Amino acid sequence: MAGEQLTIGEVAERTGVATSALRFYEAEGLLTSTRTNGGQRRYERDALRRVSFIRIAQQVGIGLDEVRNVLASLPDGRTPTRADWAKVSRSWGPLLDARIATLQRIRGDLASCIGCGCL
Amino acid sequence: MAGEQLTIGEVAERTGVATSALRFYEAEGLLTSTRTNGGQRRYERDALRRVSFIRIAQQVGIGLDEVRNVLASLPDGRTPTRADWAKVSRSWGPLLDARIATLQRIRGDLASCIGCGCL
DNA sequence: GTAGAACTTCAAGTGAACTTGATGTCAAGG
DNA sequence: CCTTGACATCAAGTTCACTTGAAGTTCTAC
Repeated sequence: MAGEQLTIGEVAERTGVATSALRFYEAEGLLTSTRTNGGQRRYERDALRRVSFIRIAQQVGIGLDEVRNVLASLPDGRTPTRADWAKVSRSWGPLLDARIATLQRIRGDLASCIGCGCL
Repeated sequence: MAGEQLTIGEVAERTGVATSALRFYEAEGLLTSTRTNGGQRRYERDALRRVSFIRIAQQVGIGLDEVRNVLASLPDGRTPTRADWAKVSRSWGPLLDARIATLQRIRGDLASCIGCGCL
């Protein structure tokens, strides 16, 4: 029905994430795959979004534990829609706001931040 | 001349950083101290700023290696002035800008970020 | 001058997030 | 069919940033 499934190598190439990391994410419950008769992993297209989401979270300093929690709120049976993703990302709004504020304070004048104890 | 020196415990309390971490930073060349006759560490006041700087950098996702490089640009013989700190923090301007931009994009709409490949 | 908190070093341990290596199986092209 | 590159598992290794523990020393307050 939906298009082709992807091999682990294809997902790795498209996301820039090593296959070893993808297997690791699966072992950690952040990612799922189906298997061929021979036991090889096949990914649906939305796996690409999941992986991107994980990597972005990483960049922002969010641990895999927390990512797992948030990803758990994605729908179980069906491919997540754009609205599902929007909901997930909104749940990080306050956290992101706080991080942005810290960065902007630092950007503005790290010197006085350090001096005045504003952090 | 300048005020009192601080013990490692005092620095720990004021910065919220464990003494073990302070010793670790010293071993890593991020922090210096003088010693009492008995061999205990004594810190100048600017050590507090250094430690804050290190922790802020951590929060922003900058590794200790890079922090070491930047701190190395602080003056050798004398206590850093506010201008010295300003210079150091400015050197991270572009990096901070990039991180802020990423966060704001995510904040705005992570869903479309993931969808459109803008990251 | 002595009790006890705070300090010292050094080696080893921790947890997060992967990577690497060994060994073996699968699948797609010629 | 058969080769060969991509895949599989599993245990162990790596890096970063510390923390913990053991065993001993120093500083401060009484």
